[in-house]
Amino acid sequence: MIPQTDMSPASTPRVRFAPSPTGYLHVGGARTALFNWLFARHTGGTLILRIEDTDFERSSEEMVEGILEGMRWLGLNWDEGPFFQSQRLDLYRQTAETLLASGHAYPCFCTKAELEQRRAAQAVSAGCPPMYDRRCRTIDPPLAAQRKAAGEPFAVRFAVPDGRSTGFDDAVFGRIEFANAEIEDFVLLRSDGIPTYHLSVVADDIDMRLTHIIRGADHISNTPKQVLQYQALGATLPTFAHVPLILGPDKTRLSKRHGATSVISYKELGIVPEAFRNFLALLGWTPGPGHKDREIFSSDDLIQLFSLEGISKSNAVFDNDKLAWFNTEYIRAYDAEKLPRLIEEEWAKAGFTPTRPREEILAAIDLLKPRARNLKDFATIFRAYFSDTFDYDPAAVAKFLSDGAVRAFLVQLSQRYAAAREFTEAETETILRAFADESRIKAGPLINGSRVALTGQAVAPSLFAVMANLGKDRVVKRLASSESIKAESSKAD
RNA sequence: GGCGCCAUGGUGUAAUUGGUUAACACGCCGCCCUCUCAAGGCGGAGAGUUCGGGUUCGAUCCCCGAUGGCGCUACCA
Repeated sequence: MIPQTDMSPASTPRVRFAPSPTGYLHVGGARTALFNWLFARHTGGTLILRIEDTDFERSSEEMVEGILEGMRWLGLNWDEGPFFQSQRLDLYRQTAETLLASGHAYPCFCTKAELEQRRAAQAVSAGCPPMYDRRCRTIDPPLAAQRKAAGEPFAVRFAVPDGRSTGFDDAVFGRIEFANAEIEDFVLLRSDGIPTYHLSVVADDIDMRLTHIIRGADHISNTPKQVLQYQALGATLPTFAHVPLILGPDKTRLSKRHGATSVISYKELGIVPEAFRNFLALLGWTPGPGHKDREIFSSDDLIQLFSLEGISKSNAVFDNDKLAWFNTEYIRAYDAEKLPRLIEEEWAKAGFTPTRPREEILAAIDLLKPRARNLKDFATIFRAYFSDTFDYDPAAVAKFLSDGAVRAFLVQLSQRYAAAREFTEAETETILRAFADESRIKAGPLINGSRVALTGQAVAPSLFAVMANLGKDRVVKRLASSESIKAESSKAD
């Protein structure tokens, strides 16, 4: 079952991302996927997507779809697959047969209940590791055959060789070794004929001719079990590269407790995929010399610079603030081509279509993007720039429009603007300041009040730039209706 | 408990693979600009490299130990 007919040059790396669909694509998995993708693209190798769904209890189709969605959002395309382990059961059974036939594995008739009982007893008696006692390993083959024939259910266990130790050279951690005495005779095939992870990974990794296994460091302890199988099967060992884990702010393993851990939830938060990718790439990896002081890397940069050597050994803490920073950097760097496309999705989700001419919309986006923290801002706090139906932030109204006199002045001001010939940034400012002088009031309150009346927000770009963008008609109309703005009401116009 | 791995400011990482005033970014603090700030500009604090021993003329870097954190310890993956 080990295909030796590899037509492709041995030098072409083949890697895989092998999530198990027992949950959504979480950030740790996403980074593993990213590293595999970067490695494949950097080396011109092949990325395979394999769904490890041999745990029928916990796997589901929605989770598979969720994982694919996350991959697509991050722009991580794969070359082969997705393959489903649930559809490759024959391969695993045959591999188990091979191991059985060569004496590297044996049938185990112990029931799950018995094992649990013994484990509990062991735990009580001493602090020794609860390992399988190998009692079925010594059953005479004829007797075993007889029991099998009698229909007694059995699992297949790997016979871990005595003596020595088993190790491997990890591309990240270096040489790692385990004493064989510490490795238990693990189950390859459950009594229902379904393989365990230990068997299916190895059978597939060999069958798919993988050259590099890039995965989370939580698999380090499993690796010797896999190395043993490669040896028993006479297969050549791939290069293992274990990637340190991502921890939450409290330095415990990232989990739901830490809030958003699903990749898709970041999309929903208005994070742009490139920012997320950039952020993830720098979590546990650094580009080589000459790029130490750089933070922003395009996908092409990352692909070009990526190497296994740059992966660090220690766990990294997920820092939301830094992700937020990457996001603002990307948003403000996007050109008038890309950003609007992303924003349109947000508008669609928010359920409205901007009515203004395209050039004005682009100009507004340009004006706003230095202040945007995420894509959603364009559909929420920036809504007044794209729609005549928008909310007034109650706090902003309370702060700058609570004074009735100011409102009255704004209405008067609207008349000045109605008479304006030009509507440039400079001209709108001249008009306002002249009006303030004549009215013997300070420009500040007028400016702040206008801002709220025009945008519904206390925070915005320079007021006159906003006016120039909004245009005369809108400015006049919104200022004129200043009197009717109510803090608690939400709609204008 | 056993086994394995890791350890540089709050966070992510650097430091010609033993010689640096230990660097950069995020965050934080302050100041400036100003019509607002979640914008921009400028500056600052913050680690003597977890701790203790070695080796060395000299250790962030090499060795040993301790401590701490994380992972694994299933007929889960």
